[in-house]
Amino acid sequence: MPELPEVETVRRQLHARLQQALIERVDIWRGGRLFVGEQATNAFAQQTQGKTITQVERRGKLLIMHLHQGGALLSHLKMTGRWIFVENDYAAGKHDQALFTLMTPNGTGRLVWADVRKFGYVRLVDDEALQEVLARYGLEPLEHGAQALADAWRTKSTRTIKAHLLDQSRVTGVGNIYADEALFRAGIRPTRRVTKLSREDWLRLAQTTQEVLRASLEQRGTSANDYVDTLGERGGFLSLLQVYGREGEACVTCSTPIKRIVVGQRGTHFCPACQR
DNA sequence: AACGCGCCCTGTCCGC
DNA sequence: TGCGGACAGGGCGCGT
Repeated sequence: MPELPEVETVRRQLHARLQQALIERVDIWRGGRLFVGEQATNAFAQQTQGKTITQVERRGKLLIMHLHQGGALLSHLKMTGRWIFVENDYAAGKHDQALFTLMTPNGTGRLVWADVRKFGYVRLVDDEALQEVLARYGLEPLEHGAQALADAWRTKSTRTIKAHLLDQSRVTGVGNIYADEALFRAGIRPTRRVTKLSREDWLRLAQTTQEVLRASLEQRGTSANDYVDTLGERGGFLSLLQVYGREGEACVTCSTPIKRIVVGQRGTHFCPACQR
């Protein structure tokens, strides 16, 4: 479940190694459901070969590899997508879908795209399509002050605050884990209606969201199940989670057992005593 | 129009 | 031990 801290960790690693990297060759190992979306896999390979990556950006949970020739490679990890740097003698694993052979200023590199659940994608888009995609994304939560974040979120709506936090169109990058963690730290129950939050609630929630995202980023993200970075390393934030995945365990503040319910189709964890 | 919900997918875990 | 079913969830697309 890569969210902002995990995707940003991957972005930093990709950016460090892919600047001025020529995509020399793309080998599609496995069809199945086409990871390139509407494009045919052979067309994707042919059109991608020969392009040069200038920089790797992130918007919310979306990775954007800008191309010197214009356009970009877009990649969304969704649940189990992975970019992994591998050695020359690497043998394809069961869920590997494509191998990118790169010529970088530091020599040849090999980058594998793998995805167990096949929700993720890699897509080649032109500049116009790129702008259309980016227009759908809300504020970057770590690139603005807490008040700006609170203002972007604050609205009149009948939905629950948990569902609201997962909506990427106002603020982007927060997913199931960090929504639960931010709400716990702010003392707000996930089922609370958006209309019932005060100005102080919004600001506190913006602050705790930034806190938890920054703290997780420092640990290179959370590996609850599948997530690993481009070197196969797990993130270190799992043990610092206070509610997510801790059903029945004692609340770190008041020792009340953490509850798990479903809100907006998502597993949701909270302390029934601390969060109102 | 905004919002809720089903669905895509496969590995893992649980109960019988 | 084997097996069926529930579960994990980001975001698209559809229905209300």
